[in-house]
Amino acid sequence: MRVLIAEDHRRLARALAEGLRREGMAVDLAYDGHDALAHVALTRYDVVVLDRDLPGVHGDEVCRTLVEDEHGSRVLMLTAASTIRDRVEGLGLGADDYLVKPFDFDELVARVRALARRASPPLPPMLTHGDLMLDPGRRTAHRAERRLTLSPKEFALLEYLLGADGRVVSAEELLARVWDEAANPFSATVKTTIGRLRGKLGDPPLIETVREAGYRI
Amino acid sequence: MRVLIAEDHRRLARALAEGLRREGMAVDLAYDGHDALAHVALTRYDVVVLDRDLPGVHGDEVCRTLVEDEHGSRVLMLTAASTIRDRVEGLGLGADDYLVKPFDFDELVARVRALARRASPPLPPMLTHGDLMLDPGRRTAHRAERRLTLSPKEFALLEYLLGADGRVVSAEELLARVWDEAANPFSATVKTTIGRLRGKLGDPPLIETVREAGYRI
DNA sequence: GTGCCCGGTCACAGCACGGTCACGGCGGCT
DNA sequence: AGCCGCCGTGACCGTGCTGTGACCGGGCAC
Repeated sequence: MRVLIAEDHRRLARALAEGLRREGMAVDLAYDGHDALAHVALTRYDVVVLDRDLPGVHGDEVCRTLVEDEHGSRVLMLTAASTIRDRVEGLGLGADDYLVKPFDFDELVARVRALARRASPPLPPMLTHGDLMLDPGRRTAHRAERRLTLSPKEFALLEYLLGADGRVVSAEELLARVWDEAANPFSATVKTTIGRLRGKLGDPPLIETVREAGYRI
Repeated sequence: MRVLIAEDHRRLARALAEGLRREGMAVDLAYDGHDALAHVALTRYDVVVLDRDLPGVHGDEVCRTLVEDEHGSRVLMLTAASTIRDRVEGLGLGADDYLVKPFDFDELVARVRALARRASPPLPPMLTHGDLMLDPGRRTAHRAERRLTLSPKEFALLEYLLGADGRVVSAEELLARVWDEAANPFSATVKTTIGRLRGKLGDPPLIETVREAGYRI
């Protein structure tokens, strides 16, 4: 179970991390809003424990990003204030639970566990190759931090190639699996799509062609 | 990637089909058990999304048929009930995954993709001889950690020689198996290709020639 | 020694394979 | 309706593989 703690009070953050780790969770730390966003862009967390008063980017903003980008993480908001209004606002932003400082550590653990249980079932793992990263669940692809906008066919093709993990994949196999049996085997469909994909992937080239045999990543 | 959706609620079925098609998959529909069986008898699907409560022939029955007849399809069961017992029963029938209604559409897509990926063909084994290593799946060849770039014919020839495993292979046999029947038996094709291959393999020599008989590795 | 035969080497030319491009249809979105 | 983006299609082009024949060299038999 992966947890991110976004909290600028380092002593508190480290104490929480330590405690959650002893509970068997994998914990990452972020000390400000930018850091938090950077973390969630790279890793999928089951639960994000999010201090609302976060320097850099405000906790509300981080929360909105998490919800809008459909990261699938559950958010547990921490706040110093305790008014009903805060509570309502927090939940309105899409947070899944709310905890007011000071809180009891055991309660935090219990709530994180509860959220994790509710967390969406594990999405298929990321596919990566070098500086290329592809998230089949969210249908996003990045090359060296740069976001790629791929069409559905391009994405499916790249996903299949990545899944083949270096094996050479013939044009027939691609036609059968990325397209379907009805596809015209004599047309230039595959090579055109490969060409377009290569263009979007940029340099250095990732997809190599093996003459007479097919393509390989 | 071919997917069959067997689901009697037509609106839901069509919505799913539409969504999966936008993900680049080829989708067929079946609205009852008989229909589902007729489809799988005609076409090989990578994944079958199967409602358990199917009119005509029950989903369990369809699932059993799929598994017993070894269609090679992965089955994703849909069900209205949510007890652990249902889950166990479904998986016990040979379903590969299980989803409880109501479900999140993205999750369905993610799971269908995950299942389809598990259906990729297995890798053929490596061929090695001394410090020479050849990977038919990746179409790569190495000599003592040094990567060789072989042309298709050279690769096929080396692959055949390696597969013969020390046996002496005549030029006629090579012509018949690496080339085809139409190849001209009086031309210098084989010896030229052998020569080029030897050049790329480097020292010490690996391919020896047996006078009047052929070549051996 | 000499001639013959088998296999290696080389340069060359044809061509098949893969890359690129422009076009057009289709479907979605505003 | 009109625009836009995705995607299949066919034409064209460059490149490097590959078949081919000529030539060479060495070993063996006589």
